Amino acid sequence: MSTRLTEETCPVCATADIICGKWTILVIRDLAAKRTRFCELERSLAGISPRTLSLRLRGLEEEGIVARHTFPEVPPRVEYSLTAKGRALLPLIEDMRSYGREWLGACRDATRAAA
Amino acid sequence: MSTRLTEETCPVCATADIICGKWTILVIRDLAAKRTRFCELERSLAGISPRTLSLRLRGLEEEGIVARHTFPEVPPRVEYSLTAKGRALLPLIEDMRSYGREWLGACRDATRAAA
DNA sequence: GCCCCATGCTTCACTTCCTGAAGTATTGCG
DNA sequence: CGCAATACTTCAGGAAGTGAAGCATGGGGC
Repeated sequence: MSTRLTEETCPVCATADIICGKWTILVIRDLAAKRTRFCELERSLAGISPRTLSLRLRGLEEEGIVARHTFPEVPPRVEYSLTAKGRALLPLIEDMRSYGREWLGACRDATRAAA
Repeated sequence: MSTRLTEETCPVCATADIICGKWTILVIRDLAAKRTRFCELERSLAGISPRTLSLRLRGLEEEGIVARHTFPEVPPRVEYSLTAKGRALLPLIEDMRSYGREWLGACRDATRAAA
C-alpha cells in the first residue's frame, strides 16, 4: 500500500498511506498531548518496539508532520513536536475518539488517564 | 496492536484497531461509494489480495460495521453494505479526504474517477 | 463438446513487516 | 564500580500480506 502515493492517488489513499502505518496515529495523538521525548512516547505507547517508534518518527519527520529538535546533552535529548501539517490531523483524531466512545464502548482516554 | 482492545482501551486506540488494518478504511470508502460485490471491491482496490479482502470483510462483519447478504445464485452473489455503525465512520473518511487534498497534493478522488 | 468467463472465496509458498531482546556511548548517582 | 537514564541500532523469530493457483457451478462462444 505504501507505493501507491502517485500524482494520481486519491486523497483518502494518500492519507491512509500515512496514518494507517502501525502505531502512527497513536504517535500523533501522544505528540498532541505534549509528550515530546522518545522515552515518553515509548512508555505511553505500551507494546511498541523502539525500532518501530524510531521508524515512525523518522517517517513523520520526512513527511513534514513532525519536527525534531536535538539538544547537545548527555544523555541525548531529542524533542519531537507536531508541525502545522501534523496538527491538521487532530480533527481526524477527535473524530476517532468520538467514534470509539460512541460505538466501541471505549470510555477511558489513554492520554487523560496517563496524565 | 490488535490485542489491546480491552475494557480500558482508549477510544482512539479502539478506533485505530479497526480502521488502521491494511486496506480496511479503503474497503469502507468503497462500500460507501455503493460498491457492494466482492469482485467490484477487488477491482477498485488495486493490489489487494482476495484473501486479504475476504479477511477484511469478515472482520468488519464480525465487528458489526458491514452487513453481508447472500443470494442463492450461480455464480454466487454476495452483497456487502455498511451498517449504521459503518456509516458512522464516514466523517473520518471525509476528514481523511480533506486532509489529503489540502496537505498531500492528492486531488483525484479514486471513487469519483472510477465512476 | 470444449474452453473460457464469471463469482467468491481458499490454499500455499514467499516476502515484508513488527517485536523481543540485547547492545551502544556517555554522564551522573549511590 | 554498578546501575540508571536517553535515543537509538542490530538480529532472530513470529506475524501479516501478496502472488499464483485452485475450487464449484452455470452460461456462452466456437
